[in-house]
Amino acid sequence: MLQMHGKGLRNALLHISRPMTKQMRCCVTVAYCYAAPSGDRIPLPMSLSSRIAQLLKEQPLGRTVTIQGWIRTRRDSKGFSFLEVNDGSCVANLQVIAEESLPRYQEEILRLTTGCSVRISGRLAASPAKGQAVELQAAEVEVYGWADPETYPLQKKRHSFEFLREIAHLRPRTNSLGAVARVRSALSFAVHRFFQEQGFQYIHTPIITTSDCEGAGEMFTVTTLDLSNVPRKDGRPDFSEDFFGRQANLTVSGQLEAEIYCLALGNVYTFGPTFRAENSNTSRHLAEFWMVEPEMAFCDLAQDMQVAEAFIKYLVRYVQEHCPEEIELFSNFVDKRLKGRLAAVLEHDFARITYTEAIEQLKGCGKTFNFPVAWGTDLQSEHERYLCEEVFKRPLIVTDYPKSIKPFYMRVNDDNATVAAMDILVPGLGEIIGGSQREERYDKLLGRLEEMGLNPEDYNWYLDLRRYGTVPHAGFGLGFERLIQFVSGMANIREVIPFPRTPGSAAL
RNA sequence: UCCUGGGUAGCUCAGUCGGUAGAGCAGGUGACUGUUAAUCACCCUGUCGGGGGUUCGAAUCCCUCCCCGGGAGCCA
Repeated sequence: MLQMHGKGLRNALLHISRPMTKQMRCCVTVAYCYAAPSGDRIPLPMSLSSRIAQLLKEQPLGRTVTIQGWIRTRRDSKGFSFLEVNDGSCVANLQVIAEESLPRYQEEILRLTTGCSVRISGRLAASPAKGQAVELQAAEVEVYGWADPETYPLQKKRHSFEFLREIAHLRPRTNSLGAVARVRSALSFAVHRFFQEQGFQYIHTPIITTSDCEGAGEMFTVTTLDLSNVPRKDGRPDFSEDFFGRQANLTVSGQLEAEIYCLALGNVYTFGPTFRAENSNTSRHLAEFWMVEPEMAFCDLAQDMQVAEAFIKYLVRYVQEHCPEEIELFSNFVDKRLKGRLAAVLEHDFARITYTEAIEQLKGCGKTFNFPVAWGTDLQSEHERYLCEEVFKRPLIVTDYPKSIKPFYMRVNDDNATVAAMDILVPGLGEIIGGSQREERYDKLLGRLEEMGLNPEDYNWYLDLRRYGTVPHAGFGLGFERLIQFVSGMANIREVIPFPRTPGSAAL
């Protein structure tokens, strides 16, 4: 299951184009090599052993294979032991039968515990017992590393996610966090595949930036100034002495920079980390998170919404097709209603409602909310949940918000009161996508900057895009971790990113 | 940051009216067994989040700080 592209593929090709060493030939012939029938996969030197995912899928009975991985559990029987090995390639373990006649059975195999790393060779056979179709009859067991059961934190029982969070360096060895990692990887690839199939260009927008995507929250400053002796001017830090000669920050969004390339290449997208220094302590906020931001030229809000809906459906379908075991695991242990919810996303069109209609509906529904409902104020979480989960019961797109509560770059509608904005809400999570048609009219944009008290000088380059060859364009931002939460059912966003960064917490 | 609920064995938790701490799992030993969250018996395990206070006596009551969950705000 080696799907390679980009740099990895290039390296592999470099490898192969050189004369094969004796060792490499040995690897390729010794290993049970699942060479792709399609011929587009290249055997790599490290395919010395089989991946368990592939063995369970192809079940090459009678063949001698080698696996490498970590012991999940050992059960002893009369004259032999059952070892369950997981190598991270899939949810399932491979059951190994280790007879007592094996060398070092007493001294080593009977000492194997959860977490030990091993290399095992043997013959793959049909399993006589229930619970698994195939098993490995070990001929050779080599222990790479022990895991003292007195101190190894992971046990062969379920742990709380809160506990696992404290051992970020070990938690990917669990079923659920390993599954999340594979789903995250699959979805990352699917994001690129969706856009590449549609002819979008992938743009690397800067992580260190000097522009502020207004309205996207507090920023982290990037500095090499001596913090114990900050140079000051008029009482404030003098960033002219800093590394970049001016204040620089970690990006909160790649959108503004993406617009530059959108207005040159047509359809583009960014996919990278973003940083927000907000003191947000919730199950769906991170200080460092990944965002997907397509930006499309010659595109209005209606088309923007069509792309966003197609995108979400594509990703849901992709994960259903490519990670069925992971989805099964999440359905059984994380969220019982997950599979039904994902199926429902594909079955129905997303619901659509304008902000003004939403306000009317909320006012007339007879329900009392903690926060008052009034045109001109932002929809509160409870309002969004009510509309999405109780009224429509499916993903909901809310459009045309009052311009007073939205950033300067959103296109003002003809009513001069609302902007061409849209938020996509999903049940259980809330906002997963926020997007808009951008203001492409120079005068209107300038007016909006001034109206909001921003200095047009700071946005000169952004205004240039409207001065010269402006075109209607639109885009949106998708919170990648929220997407993973949505397709996995994981309740807390800290579980869907390998190393979560939140206020007061940045382990590793 | 605000509201709210928590912090007790390696993990998940119970702990009555304030009287000096317990269960399941994990771990150890043994038995049994094509087992699969194996089973059975026995054994081991504690700074009761930190600090301070009230009291003859505090896991328990009070103050304070730290950390975690849920909800809210901000947003993706």
